[in-house]
Amino acid sequence: MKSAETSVSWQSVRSEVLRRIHERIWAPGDQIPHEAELASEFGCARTTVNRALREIAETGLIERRRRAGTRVALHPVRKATLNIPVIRSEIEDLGKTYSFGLIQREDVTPPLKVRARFQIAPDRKLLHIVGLHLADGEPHVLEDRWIDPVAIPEALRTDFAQISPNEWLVTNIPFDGGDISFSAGAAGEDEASALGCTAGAPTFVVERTTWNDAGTLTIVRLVFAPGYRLQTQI
Amino acid sequence: MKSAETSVSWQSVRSEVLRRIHERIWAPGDQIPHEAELASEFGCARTTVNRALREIAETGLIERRRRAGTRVALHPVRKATLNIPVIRSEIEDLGKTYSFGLIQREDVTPPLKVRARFQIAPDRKLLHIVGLHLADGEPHVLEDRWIDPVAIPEALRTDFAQISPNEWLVTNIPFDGGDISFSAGAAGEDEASALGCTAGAPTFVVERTTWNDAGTLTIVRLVFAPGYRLQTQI
DNA sequence: AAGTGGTCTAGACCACTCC
DNA sequence: GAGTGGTCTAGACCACTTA
Repeated sequence: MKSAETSVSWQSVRSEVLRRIHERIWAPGDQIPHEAELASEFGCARTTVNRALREIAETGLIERRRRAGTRVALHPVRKATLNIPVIRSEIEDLGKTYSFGLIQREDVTPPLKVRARFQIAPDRKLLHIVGLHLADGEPHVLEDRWIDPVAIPEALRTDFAQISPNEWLVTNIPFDGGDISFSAGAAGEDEASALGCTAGAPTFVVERTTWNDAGTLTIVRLVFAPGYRLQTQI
Repeated sequence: MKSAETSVSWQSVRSEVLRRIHERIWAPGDQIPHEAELASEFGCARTTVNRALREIAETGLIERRRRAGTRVALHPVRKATLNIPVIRSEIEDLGKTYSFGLIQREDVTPPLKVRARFQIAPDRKLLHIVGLHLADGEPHVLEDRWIDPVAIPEALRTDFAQISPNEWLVTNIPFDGGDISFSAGAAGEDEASALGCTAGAPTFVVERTTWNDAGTLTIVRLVFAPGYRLQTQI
């Protein structure tokens, strides 16, 4: 008989619960024992079980509801976490030399499509910036961005030939949230020319809208050179 | 003087910390007060502060290290969570009718490229399945999958005309991890024919490798019909 | 009405890492 | 060596949901 127990970690509880799910001891759709019961079984505090189950729930493998208990998900929605770094860091982390070339900067009335996403008056002007991020001198991604100068007046005084809008915004402008979408596009003529590919080549496109409590701050379209790949793990 | 305090939630601590970061009270690179100090300031337990800071750290906005304390990240790597549902659910959630058509099923020696990712002997055969997922009868995504029948013998007895490999695997085969990559491709002739688009049209491509402790279970290439968009929020 | 998860507290010990 | 985050405990109350 042991005289003392080492305490049980929440990770070990998580492992054991995952094992039981994987081995179908608890099958999809099943309700699993409640926290107090598991705590008693594992010989730990309920807090520890709670932490373990909360972590599993975040991956989508189990679903928890008060009073209804915890169930193994029928159709687990896997969750993958994407890291969205500053483009400079992304390139430098590959061991390549980063550079940025400003292609265009103008203060204009935006096209309807852009205006709609900012929800601004028809005559308002926005800052429109186009630039190319390069890795070892090779085109990596084309950044086409609109900034609301009312929301971000400092942008008007910033020299985007020295620092890309991407990096400047991430470093200097806090925001509350944003939408991101990923899609595939065909390089237009301008894009192909900037990216050094043929027109119509498949490009990976990221579109992002960023806001804070005052409204939309900026929208950006990032067109990656053919061959780009976004990777992550589950 | 108040006679009683309502207790402080970890969410409120998180909000206040985020506010201070957004308003540059704590600037990027700065070290913020340690947990005990914040707990004392906010009038809550250290556990509560810990929970709040842990959640923020998971978004990448602050970095924490024992002994070194907590710092506001210089180049916050934003983290976006992608939901990766079963294709059937994804389509049904759009209010469309789901169907699946099996195009090919064979038990063959895989090409070198595939074999390398399974790390199997040169003469081993794998199950190769190709099928099309449709939404309201329109091609949605082409699934091209390889399954190791040694790791998943049940696959040999499964009728993939009745249930797509995607759904069957998610529902029946537990796994420990996987890689996912997202890229843009140009539809090949077979793909174009299956997806009902022109050859060369830009397609969104998801490639996934899934394993458990015994090795690689399955790899899949999902080619989405032109126009597909993967969305999430930050 | 009652069962279950969500969270807070106060205290404790430990692990890691920087000085 | 010492400071800081990481975690565990035991107990408590609350919020939500379903029977």
